[in-house]
Amino acid sequence: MYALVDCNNFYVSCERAFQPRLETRPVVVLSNNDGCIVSRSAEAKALGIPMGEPLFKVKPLMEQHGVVALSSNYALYGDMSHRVMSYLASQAPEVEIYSIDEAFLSLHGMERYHGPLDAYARRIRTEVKRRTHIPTCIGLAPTKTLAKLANRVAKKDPSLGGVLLLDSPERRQWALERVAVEDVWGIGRQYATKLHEMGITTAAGLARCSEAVARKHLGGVVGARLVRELQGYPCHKLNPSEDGTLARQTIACTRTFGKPLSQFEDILGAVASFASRAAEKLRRQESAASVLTVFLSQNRFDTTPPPHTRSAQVTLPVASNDTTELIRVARALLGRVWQPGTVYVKAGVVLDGFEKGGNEQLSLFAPDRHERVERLMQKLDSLNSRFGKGSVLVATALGSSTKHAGPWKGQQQHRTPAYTTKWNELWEIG
DNA sequence: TCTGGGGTCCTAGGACCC
DNA sequence: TCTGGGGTCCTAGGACCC
Repeated sequence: MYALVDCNNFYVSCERAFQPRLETRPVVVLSNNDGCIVSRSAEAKALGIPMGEPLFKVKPLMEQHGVVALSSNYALYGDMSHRVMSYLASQAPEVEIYSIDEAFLSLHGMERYHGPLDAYARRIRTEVKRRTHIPTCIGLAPTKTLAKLANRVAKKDPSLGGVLLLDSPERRQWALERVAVEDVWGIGRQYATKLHEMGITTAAGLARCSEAVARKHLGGVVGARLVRELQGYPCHKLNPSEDGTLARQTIACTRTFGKPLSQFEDILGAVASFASRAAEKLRRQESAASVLTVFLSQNRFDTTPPPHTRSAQVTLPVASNDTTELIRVARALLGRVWQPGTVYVKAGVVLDGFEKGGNEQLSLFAPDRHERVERLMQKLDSLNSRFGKGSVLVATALGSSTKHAGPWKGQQQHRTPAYTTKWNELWEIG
């Protein structure tokens, strides 16, 4: 049996954990640059504020109802996530951290130790709430897809008390009939449209599909597995996350600029900063990257069809996680995609082709340099973790401007303090 | 005026090899 | 000159997820 634990309105719940006065008010959290709505309290949902909506479109509605808008604060959310995940990891033999606010637990055979699994899930839910103030819902089922579905039903139906266990064909059928096909895990906009045209509108209808139909219309083997999972046959194994962290196969740092830019030096400031942050993430998971991509985008809302994003990629002879080297390579790639006189709104650095470990191979050729780089990077990471992200930056990452803030940096007008992670922003009690 | 930032997996097609 | 069946690796693009 799998359990899917999903935090309700996670970012809003994190903010509420430190600001009880938000508890009774409609609250939303905004994306980078305060651009879009990325998390909503139940009250905000009830007002009809859609997920992902640009702020400027719903601003009048929000002002009318006194909705509190907060800039996103990922240091806080990451730390709260870690607390939730650490507790969950202590409650099941295997945990897969699926996203910042969701985890799959493997509970196979756990009845022996904990009794009925729905009661156990209720205890977990209560304890997460007590420890972190984060509300959750839990779905339990024989497959991951059904656990997701059970979670969704639990979230929508308050009478279930936040937990739903699907342990019989009757309960499974009951749940399948209550979920619209577009709300099934793995059914997005394209597939939903196609299924509706075929007259399939519920999860139950999808579960009755033949394998051939699933293969033909839902992306081949992916669709076939999806339908099997709805029928109760597991096709997706749990991928345990070791020591509470998730090792990525790709690391990207991309950002829309605070304002459109065209000068090479300005954009280089952004790209160098992204490369630097990507390298930090890389070292945190003890990887080195052998493929680096830099891309530049023009405004996709300006013309139809949208202008192309130009990218350049290089495969390094030796995988690296050295900030200075990755910045050097990123700069060269930027030179290949940047065109004078073009206005850009967004850039990104993507790392790929990971190898375990770091820079060992470098040491074969230049042992001294390797050790120096390693020590420097460790120092950099520890300073940044002590004094807050971005305290120590490699010179290029500061950009050409003499001002501390590069011209690419965006707005965060509604940001709350990093209550749990920055020394100068610690929560004051009383 | 203002429109997020991450990720995953799969498939098809081309280049190249034996 | 024509004939064949495997393979691998890489890239681009599409669909999905939170």
